[in-house]
Amino acid sequence: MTSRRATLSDVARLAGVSLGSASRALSVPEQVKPATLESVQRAVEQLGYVRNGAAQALASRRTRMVAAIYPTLNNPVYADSIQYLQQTLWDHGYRLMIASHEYKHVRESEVLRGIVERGVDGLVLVGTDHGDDVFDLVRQYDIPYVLTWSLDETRYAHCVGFSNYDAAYRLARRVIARGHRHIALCTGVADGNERVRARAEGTLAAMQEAGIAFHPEWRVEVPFSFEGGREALRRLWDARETPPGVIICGTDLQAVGVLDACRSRGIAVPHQLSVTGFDDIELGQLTTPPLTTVHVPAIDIGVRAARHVVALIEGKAVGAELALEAPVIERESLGNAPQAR
Amino acid sequence: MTSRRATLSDVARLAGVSLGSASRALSVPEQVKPATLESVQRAVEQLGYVRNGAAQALASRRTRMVAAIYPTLNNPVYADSIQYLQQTLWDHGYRLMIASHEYKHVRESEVLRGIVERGVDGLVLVGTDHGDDVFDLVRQYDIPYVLTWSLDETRYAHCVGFSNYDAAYRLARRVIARGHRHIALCTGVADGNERVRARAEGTLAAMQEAGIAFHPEWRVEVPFSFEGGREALRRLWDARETPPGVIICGTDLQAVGVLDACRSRGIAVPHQLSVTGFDDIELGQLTTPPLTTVHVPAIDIGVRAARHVVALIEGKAVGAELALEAPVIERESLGNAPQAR
DNA sequence: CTGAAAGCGCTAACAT
DNA sequence: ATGTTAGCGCTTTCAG
Repeated sequence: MTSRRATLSDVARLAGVSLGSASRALSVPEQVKPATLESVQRAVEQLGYVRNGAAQALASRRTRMVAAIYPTLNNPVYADSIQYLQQTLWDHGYRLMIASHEYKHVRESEVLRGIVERGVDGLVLVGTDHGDDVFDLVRQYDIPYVLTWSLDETRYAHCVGFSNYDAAYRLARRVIARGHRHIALCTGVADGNERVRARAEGTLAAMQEAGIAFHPEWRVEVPFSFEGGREALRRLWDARETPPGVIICGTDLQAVGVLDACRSRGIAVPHQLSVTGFDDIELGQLTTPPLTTVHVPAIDIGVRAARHVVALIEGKAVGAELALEAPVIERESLGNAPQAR
Repeated sequence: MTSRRATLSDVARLAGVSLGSASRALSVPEQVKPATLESVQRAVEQLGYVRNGAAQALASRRTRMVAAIYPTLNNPVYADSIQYLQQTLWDHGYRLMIASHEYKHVRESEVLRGIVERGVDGLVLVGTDHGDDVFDLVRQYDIPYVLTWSLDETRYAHCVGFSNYDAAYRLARRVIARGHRHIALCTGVADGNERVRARAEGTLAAMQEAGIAFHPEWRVEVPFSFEGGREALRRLWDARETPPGVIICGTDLQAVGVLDACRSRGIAVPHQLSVTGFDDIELGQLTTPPLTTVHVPAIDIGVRAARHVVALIEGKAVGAELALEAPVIERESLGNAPQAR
């Protein structure tokens, strides 16, 4: 009963036109006579015709698909970005193929290989730090790509992002202005992740500028999750005779974990300990106390990256770099430094 | 310099075998002589050959892609599910094409049409309530699909989900057992969303069973977001002379919004007002107080739905329905009913 | 086990 | 503006 899926030539025959005209009626309707267009449309409707994407892709060498590889899909800051990336791509006639690499370097190139094999017209990646094999592959197959979340110092690539270094620097200045000198850092795996590195460097730069010494043991590397944040607090607070006055976290997820751990062990934030994050996920407004953080324009990155990659695919001129704002958002989790101990 | 992308016949020529053998060496290696296999592999490597997915799809009529349409991609409970759906599909050799409909009925069929056009081997949808055009299209094109999050009473379709009705009923019983009789409902748009309907019905059934009257004005319909929850509290609390003793929310996002609004206006939870959610997003454990909710097995749904749709695609036998558990998780946001007023 | 050859359904010259 | 036709790169009979 599932009669063979109708093809374009079925449509052409029914409409009484040639295959070529039928094809044109669907893809460049302004190039056919209204009468032709109409009869084709009628035939399409009558047959319930749906284009065969594989055939179209094979013949035209364009798949109308864009792939995006994110570290994870369920970090809220990425989820927001993906949501808008997808919508914007769709509005431009592109579908989104999505994948994640779980912060694993090798996984990213495997995943990319699978994607290239399937065929995509463009690619969106998070960050600028990728394996050589990643860049080799996209260059070999000449796939337009845009890097997001960071700006690329080398200016080789198209980027839609912001300066993580600068944002972290500005945040640290605000922290220091509150009198803090006992500053701890909660970061994550830095390998293959220039955002982590840039944020830490920006923080350290502000400290150095203020003449504040940094003790390496006041830097912990934990997963980018609530649990990671809890672990960070355990390691930074419990095991020290001089506790830090503030913990600067690389991501909001970690910062919220730190806040949660503070609550469960009765540490008063910000009186005993200040906490800052980075990302500005919505949840950071709902914690007790609300979280001081850096606003990462995740939604904007999604929208702009989509437009940018589409422009590249369609050969439109675009600047190589789109630098967005990432303002510091000061809320109650950052307070004045506890009195000198 | 970007020399033409190598094709299979380039590989075959270099390996000194026929096109057919080269193809077989890649897709059914056990059907070729080891020597043949090896020389093909060498040629592949030497040329940096990558399969052309469009050609493969056209010839084999399989795209090795699965599409999923979710209401939104950034609700944490969906984001978790997507993350695991994607990973599991990938492990089975399928890519994920993702889209969202923003709870808009018509959008879902548009989106599906675009997906079918691009070609996918299988489909994952959230919920059982979809437009006729949705079902028509997947049946016409004979695309295996699995419905998630709910169980389908009609048993027509393949489902991976749980009984929303039953879970809501069990939760409501727990609420009632705490002495609550002034019960308000915070729901969302029910059109095209059987989850919302089932949850509300399950709640009302428990109330009715306990002989508790329900006042229609104690049911508000707000967006599935923090802000929706805040709005619900405004409408249910401020405008009433007899405030409710508990607000049962259809989703955790709303419940967290309610909690936030309670905090900002000094309503003590659970002493003055109890609040419950539904989803068990991780953040529900971090609120003050932690949220009573229903655990929705989002991750499991992702994994199982992926396996299920792959099984359907590959013609393996599978039961039509996979019913998962959705236990009530009682935390401090649910307390005893305030003393009779 | 391998080679030859016929498409898969569409696009994009090219010619009219 | 429309018809004709040659592929796009691969899979899959079918012989051998």
